[in-house]
Amino acid sequence: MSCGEGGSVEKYREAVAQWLAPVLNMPEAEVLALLRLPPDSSLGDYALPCFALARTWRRPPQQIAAELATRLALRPPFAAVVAHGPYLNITLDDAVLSREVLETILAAAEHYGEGREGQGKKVLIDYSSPNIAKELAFHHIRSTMIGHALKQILRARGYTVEGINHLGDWGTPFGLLIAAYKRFGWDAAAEVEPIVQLNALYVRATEEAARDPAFAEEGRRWFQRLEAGDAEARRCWQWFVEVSLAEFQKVYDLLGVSFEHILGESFYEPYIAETLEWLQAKGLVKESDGACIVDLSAYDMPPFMLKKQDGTTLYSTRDLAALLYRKRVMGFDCCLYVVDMGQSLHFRQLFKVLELAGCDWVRDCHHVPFGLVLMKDPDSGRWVKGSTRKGRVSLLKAVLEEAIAMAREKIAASNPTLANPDAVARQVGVGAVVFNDLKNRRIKDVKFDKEAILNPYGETGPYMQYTHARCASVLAAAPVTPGEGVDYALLREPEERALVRKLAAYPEAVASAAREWEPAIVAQHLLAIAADFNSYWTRGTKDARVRILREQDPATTAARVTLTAAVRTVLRNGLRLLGVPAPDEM
RNA sequence: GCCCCCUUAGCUCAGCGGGACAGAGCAUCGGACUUCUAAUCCGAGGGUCGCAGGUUCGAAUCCUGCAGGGGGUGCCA
Repeated sequence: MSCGEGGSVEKYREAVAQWLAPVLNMPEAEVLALLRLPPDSSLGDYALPCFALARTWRRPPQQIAAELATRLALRPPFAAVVAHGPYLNITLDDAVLSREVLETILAAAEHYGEGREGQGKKVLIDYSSPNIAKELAFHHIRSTMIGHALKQILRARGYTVEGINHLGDWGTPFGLLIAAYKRFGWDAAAEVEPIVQLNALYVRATEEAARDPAFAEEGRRWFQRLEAGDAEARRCWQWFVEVSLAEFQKVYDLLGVSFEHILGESFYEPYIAETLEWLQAKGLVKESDGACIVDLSAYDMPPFMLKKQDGTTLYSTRDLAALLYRKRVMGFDCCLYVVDMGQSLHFRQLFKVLELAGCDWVRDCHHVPFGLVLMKDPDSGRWVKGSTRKGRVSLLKAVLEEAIAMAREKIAASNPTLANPDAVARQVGVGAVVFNDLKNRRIKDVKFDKEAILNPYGETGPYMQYTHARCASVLAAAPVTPGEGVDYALLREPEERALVRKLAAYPEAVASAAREWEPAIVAQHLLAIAADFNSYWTRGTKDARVRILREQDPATTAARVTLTAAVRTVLRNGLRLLGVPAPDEM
């Protein structure tokens, strides 16, 4: 079942054009192109700006709008046509629209918002992709959740999507790590989690390499041995991978994120040789200062490195092999890389190399960049990129735990009788961190502000969840089943009219998010729905006539309960796409 | 030096297939809980949409230049 593509208000656009065309003496297509959305739904559902007409009609646009308003004979599904300055505003009949929208949502339920424009198309998304031997830092939330949300959003629009966690598990750093392990050993008796110890060893290895060239050389040799398949090196490395993956999995479980493929860079190691030969055969490989490169100077880009002087490969080489593997073995119609914008040059180079190699399919590969998480540098007071070495990072797990603790405290204070406070606290805490990351356009840098992340008030995850729980709570107390014997004409309050229209526009918001690879479009749309619903709900506490549940007015109650059910469905569906849990109580 | 991204209220942002008075949240101040969860809502103050040009009947939105900030820029990933 696939529902709501285009949206209900959209559906009537053509009817508007048909209606206006004869009066304007213009072809329908042209009228359609002129139609706009009024800034506020209280003004109308469609607007015809009359500026363009003013030129040909040689009259002020205000006059044209006024005249059109009198010349148009009202007919269903239109309820009003009025001139508003230079605009002609057209309003749909509330009963017709509300019925259409709410019945669609009720019938589609968890499928509302889905579409089929992606049917038959396979998308691969590379996301999360942390480096092993280090704990997940806060900034890993970005690729992980943006990628996860895009996966859900694209699936909702009919695409077949597979997520790939492209672990950074290969390269010189792991040679250094082995060297450090051999030199400094391991304290098996220590009461410290293996990942923490591994992380410490990693930091020590990097420091040592910077200080001592001999140690750096030792590390490079270990990586050479690793790449050559040396058993001892391999054994160490394998253990690093296991420790890291076990740790990552804990965080992924907390976030509700999973992958169809977890394949590290190491996985493509066996394909490196053939990839290089293939590029060689294309005549693209050049030797330069003892290294292997693809010269991209003709395209104003630095060379693409394939092999270092010491003969070992780089992440660029492995990315190349990985993409070829993805195309050849996994297959895709579109391959997305959800990676921070600091790597845009790398991807431009990567795609250019494949283009030069004659791979026309590379135009289906896209870097989906996002802004960096900036940390406040205590010395300069400036916002700069985080750095493990300088201790300028927060661990993702720690932030999540703090958020959960915040939620737990809030529950204890506000809702002490809640049945399963710990489970809900986990949902709310995680939701707070996730929504905070997805609510703004991904390209914006994120200034790490723990106060903002943990704040449960305002435009936040808890706000969205709270609104959802409010809907659930009203529905639990409702004496009627949503959608049964409803007189849709009773939904006349301004908030009701606005909500119906925003609910109607939800599928289009999901479709836009899928087109632009931008989860924030969904988040912002949900935020607007929640704001309207909360205003509506609160007005009901002051004015009994606006209450959703009215014992003395079953007909109005039935209509409002139906609207509430639809709001809840859309909030729940949207939050699910974003990876934000939606508890019924909190 | 060169390349990419960002610049809208004190702070964080939305709005950007041009169009109706530039909207939220946080913070500040003032209000609303015997009634469907106040993690809510209502109100107030606060903005020459970085600057300068250009296109247009009309520009926060499109184009050019400049400035500030962030990032990248051949052997890290």
